[in-house]
Amino acid sequence: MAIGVEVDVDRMEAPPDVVIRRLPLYARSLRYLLQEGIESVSSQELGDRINVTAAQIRKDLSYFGEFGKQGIGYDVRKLLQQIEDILGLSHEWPVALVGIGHLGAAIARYEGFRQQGIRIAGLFDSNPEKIGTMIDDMPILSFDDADTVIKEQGIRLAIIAVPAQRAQEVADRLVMAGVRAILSYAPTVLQVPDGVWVRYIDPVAVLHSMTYYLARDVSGARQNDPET
Amino acid sequence: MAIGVEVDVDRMEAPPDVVIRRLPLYARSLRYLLQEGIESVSSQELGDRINVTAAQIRKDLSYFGEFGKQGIGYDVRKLLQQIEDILGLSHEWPVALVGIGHLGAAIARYEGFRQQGIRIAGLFDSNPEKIGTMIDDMPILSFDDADTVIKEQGIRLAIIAVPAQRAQEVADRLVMAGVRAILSYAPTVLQVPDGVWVRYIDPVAVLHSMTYYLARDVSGARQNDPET
DNA sequence: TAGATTGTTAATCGATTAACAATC
DNA sequence: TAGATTGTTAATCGATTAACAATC
Repeated sequence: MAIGVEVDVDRMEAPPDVVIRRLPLYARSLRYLLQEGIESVSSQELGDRINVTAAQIRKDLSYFGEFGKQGIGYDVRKLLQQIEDILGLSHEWPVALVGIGHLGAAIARYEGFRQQGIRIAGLFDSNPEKIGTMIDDMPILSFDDADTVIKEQGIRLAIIAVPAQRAQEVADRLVMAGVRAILSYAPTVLQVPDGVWVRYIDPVAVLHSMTYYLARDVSGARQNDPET
Repeated sequence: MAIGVEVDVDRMEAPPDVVIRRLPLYARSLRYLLQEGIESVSSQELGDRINVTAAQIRKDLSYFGEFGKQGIGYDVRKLLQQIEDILGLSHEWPVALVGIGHLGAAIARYEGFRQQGIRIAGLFDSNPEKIGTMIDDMPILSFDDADTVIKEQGIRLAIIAVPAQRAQEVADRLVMAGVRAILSYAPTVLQVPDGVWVRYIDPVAVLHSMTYYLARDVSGARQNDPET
């Protein structure tokens, strides 16, 4: 160890994924606070709203910097801005949506995406009867054209709402085209190469995990965890 | 400590919630195996399919008993049956669905519920123009009647697909009527009394947690965790 | 029998919480 | 100033993994 030379790299530890998954919840709660005209909030107050401890919020934020003022708390507007920056929400993300059945159509029409930095940039299906028809003002395109559209628009995010048995094949083609993150509504675990993120929306599994407790009438701690 | 008296209660530890949330994934994978005609599986093979380690599967199952045979693995049919029993899926669960917009209607039509022990027992909305109309063969009822229907049918599970600003009020009334577990699609954290389970389906939050990595081009470990 | 795989224990790893000096 | 609340450290808690004796 070289004397007098402080090489304490102080390697900035990467935030755990569980922290990254909480940030959007913080951001959303801050948006609601702002709508209510509340401009300042303590970690305690924020935590009470989303059932998270104050310590956890402070610890989570500490991975990214110092955002509050002792004795005061956080400036809601500023903290929201900073979390959105961290999450990459300072610009819009174009998303490919594959599978325009009942669910896919509902997703396409959902207002909540556009407002939050997610822009549905293309609807794709393989059913010839659907191709060419419109959902609101967006045409349903052939999934065969997805590759081209994804490349042209530099799309890196996709939502899959196809039946389970088609999901893997769809994922493979999306990844080939350049997609690097997939939100899948299909009830099957996808196999993807390193460097591709996959997350799942799985209402049946969630319901089944609650029937476990209902069947036993168990009351417990993790009953209202915003992360689940 | 009384000598010679072994009061080692060996208190059966309650399985952690994270384990309960994995059981439905195991069950589903076993169903697929069965469809493929595979009758026997090792923890390793099962784990490979759903990106979970073999050790974790064995450890998880050990909370509930011994289901395998050394040197052989698990009987797919038997293990599935046992996990379904554990999850309370040996009978159907009637579910109240509140909020029949685009999303609610898609949920109502989803075939995957019925097949998996979830029976949509009532559709509720507050919009007079919708009340009385049909989704497939089910009438949309007034949310004012939810209390009666829930009590009459002994419904303890509900799905909320209403706008965020109405979700808390809907949850309050459902809980009053007897609901003890809620799956909420509304982008807001619900406050419920002890003894009530709440879980969330939150595609915007999930997408936002992935844009974090896309914005950085980070490749990492937790990229394809079936639990997320 | 030899090979495979379980169930379980102990070790490791990681996340949450508690506590408090710093400071607004 | 006194009171409040942050950011951070250390302690605690909990979950995952590795390893292996038991045994099919």
